[in-house]
Amino acid sequence: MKYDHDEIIEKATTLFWQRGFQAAGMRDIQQALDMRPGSIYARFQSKEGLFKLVVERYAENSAKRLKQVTEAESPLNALYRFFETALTGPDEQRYMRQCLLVKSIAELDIIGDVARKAVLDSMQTLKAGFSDIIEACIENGELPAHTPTTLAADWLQNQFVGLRAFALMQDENKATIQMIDKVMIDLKGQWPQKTR
Amino acid sequence: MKYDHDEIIEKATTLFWQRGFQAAGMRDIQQALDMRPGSIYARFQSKEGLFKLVVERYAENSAKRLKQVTEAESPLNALYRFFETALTGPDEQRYMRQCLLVKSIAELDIIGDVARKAVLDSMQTLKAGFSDIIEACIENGELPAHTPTTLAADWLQNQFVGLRAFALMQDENKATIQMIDKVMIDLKGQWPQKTR
DNA sequence: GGTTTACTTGAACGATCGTTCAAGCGACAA
DNA sequence: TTGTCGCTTGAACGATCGTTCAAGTAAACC
Repeated sequence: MKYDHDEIIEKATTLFWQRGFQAAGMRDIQQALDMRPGSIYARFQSKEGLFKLVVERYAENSAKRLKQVTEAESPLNALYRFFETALTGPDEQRYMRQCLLVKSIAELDIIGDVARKAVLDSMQTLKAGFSDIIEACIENGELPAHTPTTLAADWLQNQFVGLRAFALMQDENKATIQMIDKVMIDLKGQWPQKTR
Repeated sequence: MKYDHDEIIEKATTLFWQRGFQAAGMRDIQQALDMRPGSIYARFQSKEGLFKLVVERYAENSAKRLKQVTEAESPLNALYRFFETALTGPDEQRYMRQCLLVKSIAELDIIGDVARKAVLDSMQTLKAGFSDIIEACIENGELPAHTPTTLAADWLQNQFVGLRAFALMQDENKATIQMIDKVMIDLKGQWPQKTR
């Protein structure tokens, strides 16, 4: 084993994150990983197989970070900081503002059945993470008890998705910060009735 | 001129909307337009040139629809219906739930300089449209006068972007409708201070 | 020591990509 | 009638795509 497994996944993650599944060619991958095609295929079977592992690892890490938010002293403040760090990184890491999963959703038709399932499952995982955060905030008295948990979780994930596309287009962080502030206000605000 | 110009753009729009710029191959385009490569290149110079026209036409139409919202008797209600129709179309038109422009943002690095400019300019146009709607709502007394117009316009566009990605993943419209309801609530809600 | 197994190499494959080009078409101007 | 121009055709180009494969290496197991 010449190449470390974790390192490979990490480098592949960076590439897919920057370029997307389709645009990241096998020759880009070969260069980024410093591996020859045979090695890659012997380990991962296909480009899609590698991508699947990348997505799963990415989702794991994201879930871990969301879990840290729920376990913070103030989950609500931790949530704010989570948004902030995810959306306002330095310019050379601009690609990170876009969520790898969200980016992949735009390519769902192309990436193949196996990877598609991995992406959609990961989205579910993240949604569960957001749901846990809401509950933690309620338990901590930072959100009203009557907050509709699953609805708010959907909404929160939705805000996250929108903001990542928004932040990608912004040149300065001020506008993004204001959007995050608005999210925190609305999170404590009213919610629509379940039946209409 | 064997082929009608508007018809070509229309068919090309459908294809790019469904598949994206990258995934829509020239041979797909040739089939969708029932044209041979030479004809396409004689008219549009390149795949990117065709895409640019598609984006501009799409932005025009979108701007028109936003203008209709501002001119409605109740801009706020019209805004609601705009969201609703854009996000909850029938399943065979599911691809339309995703905004062509938003979809293209994910491909910004790939689509070339000319088309990139067209996409970004179009986003600005749409933002201006949302801004006009906010102002119309204020004038009509449907939103408080102190609503920060440009901030709210950014926010509204942002909600639209997030919702289009959200609606794309939903199997039934109920969840989407609830999200739109939440948008309408938050639109009338508090806004963050401009300076912090 | 011999065999197996997982990994690595790099040339090469067939398919597909966006694009070009010689040739021809019909409409309009001189 | 001749020339020009925009549009059309379809074969073909070179580049790039994801993938395969014969051959080789090194550690692990019997």
